[in-house]
Amino acid sequence: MQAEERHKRIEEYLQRVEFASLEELARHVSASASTVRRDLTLLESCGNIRRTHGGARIINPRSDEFTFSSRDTQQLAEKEAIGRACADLVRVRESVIMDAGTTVYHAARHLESKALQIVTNSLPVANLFASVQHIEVVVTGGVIYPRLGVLVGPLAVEAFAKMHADVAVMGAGGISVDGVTNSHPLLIDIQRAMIESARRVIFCLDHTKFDRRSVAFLCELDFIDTVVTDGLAPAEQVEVLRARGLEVVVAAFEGVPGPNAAASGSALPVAG
Amino acid sequence: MQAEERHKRIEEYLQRVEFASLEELARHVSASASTVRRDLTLLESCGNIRRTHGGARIINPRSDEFTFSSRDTQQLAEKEAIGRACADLVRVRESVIMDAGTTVYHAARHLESKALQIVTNSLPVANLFASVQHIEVVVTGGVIYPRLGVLVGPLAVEAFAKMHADVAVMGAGGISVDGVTNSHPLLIDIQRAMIESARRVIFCLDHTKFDRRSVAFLCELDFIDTVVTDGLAPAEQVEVLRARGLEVVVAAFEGVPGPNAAASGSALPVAG
DNA sequence: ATAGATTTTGAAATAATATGCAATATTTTT
DNA sequence: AAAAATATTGCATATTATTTCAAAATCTAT
Repeated sequence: MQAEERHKRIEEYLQRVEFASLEELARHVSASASTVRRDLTLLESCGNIRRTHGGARIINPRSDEFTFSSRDTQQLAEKEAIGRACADLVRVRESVIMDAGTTVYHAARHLESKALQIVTNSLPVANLFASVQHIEVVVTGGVIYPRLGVLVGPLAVEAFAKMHADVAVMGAGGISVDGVTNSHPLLIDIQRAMIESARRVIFCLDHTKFDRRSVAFLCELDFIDTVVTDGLAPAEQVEVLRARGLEVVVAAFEGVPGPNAAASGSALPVAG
Repeated sequence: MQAEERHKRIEEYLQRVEFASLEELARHVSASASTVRRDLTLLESCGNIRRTHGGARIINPRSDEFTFSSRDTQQLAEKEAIGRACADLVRVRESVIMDAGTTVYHAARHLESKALQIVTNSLPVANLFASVQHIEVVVTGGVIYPRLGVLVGPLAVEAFAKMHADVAVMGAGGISVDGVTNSHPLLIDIQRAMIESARRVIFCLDHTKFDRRSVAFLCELDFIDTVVTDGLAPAEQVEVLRARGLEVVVAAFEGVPGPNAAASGSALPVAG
């Protein structure tokens, strides 16, 4: 067997079992313990695997949380900043519709301290608030979409159709002059229902989402009141959105103050 | 077993039970007390765990989980046994309504390996199955009832009213000749809807629930097909239920084989 | 193709680490 | 304060890593 093939099989195996002893791995790839050890030191340096006494483990296991959390490392600082800025746009005692997705989740984390009524189809968001006394959480029904922990299907759409909320905090796969798009067509119906039901619509979009189009079209820019993004968002794109009448909040984070931190909406009270 | 795996299992276990004795932990990871002690000092330095006399406890009661888990130490062995026995009564490919509550939660844990369709208003149960590929989970809508992580209110009732399922796995606060009762009046409407929607109704009730009446009346015994309980259930109470035509499964656990393990339904295929 | 160079592999010897046991010290309970 | 339960420490043993080296495999240049 080739070295590369061995490496692949070792990683796959660990992906499945999370922990494995040297002996186990050696048998699995039919190589000697020495070879596997060498493979492991190599794989460890790639970062996906960690050597342990007597074997190895996967570094980032299929967690009991949602795949969700593993994606969460992407643009973490940015998402945190966006989350904080977005939370500032929500006032106490408002009713808030919260979309699924990691960026929105970060916004949710910053809302914990406020007394609010939350409506969501995201299990991570629901779990987050489940034990917070001063927040009432309404969970829409639906079928769990495994990787994301979102509730989808007619139950969810109907639930939002029946609701009315002050704000909707949304996420998406991309934004451009043509509008907002998302990668999961299943979610589109639900997100539309969310937008319809909210008086004010806020989109949380990190800088990687700008001028990008995902597979499924969600809505025109007109439906959006506010976009919250981070300091790395391309300035000209931000200006395009502002020219279209959207409020754009650029959240500063860790030394990246945002090209127009002072000029931006950060000083404005809230959308109006 | 590798050290790392042991550490993870110790943390997981503590996550579930909140506190565990040294002996308990040693048995659980099949290592000596010394080793577990060393593991605990190490885990303590990571901050997630605190050593105590005679064992260890979780430092951060996983606030994103539910209060739920703290109650879980009560009759843990019994509930585990009941859960296992109850899971045996559910066949592959059936649709299963799952109630909230710790005992039902344990039953859910034993269902993970089967291909099923689950309908539930319990967030812990939903989370449990969220990442399991071969199980489709339908979550009813509703408002989160904080301490328990249950979805309550009209959304939940309506969702169940619209459903039909093969089995309902239920929990309750007490059972007596007069019927089943529960401690949370809010849940009664929902539980009735669950029972109505299921072809077969199974109640999971540990021995402390026998001949007890909680504040809210749920239903007569006639609505129940099967009761799953543990070996410490009072024999005469079990007989009363059997005389009323209910199937009673007495689950054996750790040295308590149940007064009538052989005579009980454990040999029967399933309710009919 | 073949000889030589390079890399990879497996196996030994040696070093490091983890484990379990027992003796001693500490804390908790009565 | 004494007794019971639990912790800590030190040590022998067992397990696992690392290093080293020779054989096998792969590659390269003629």
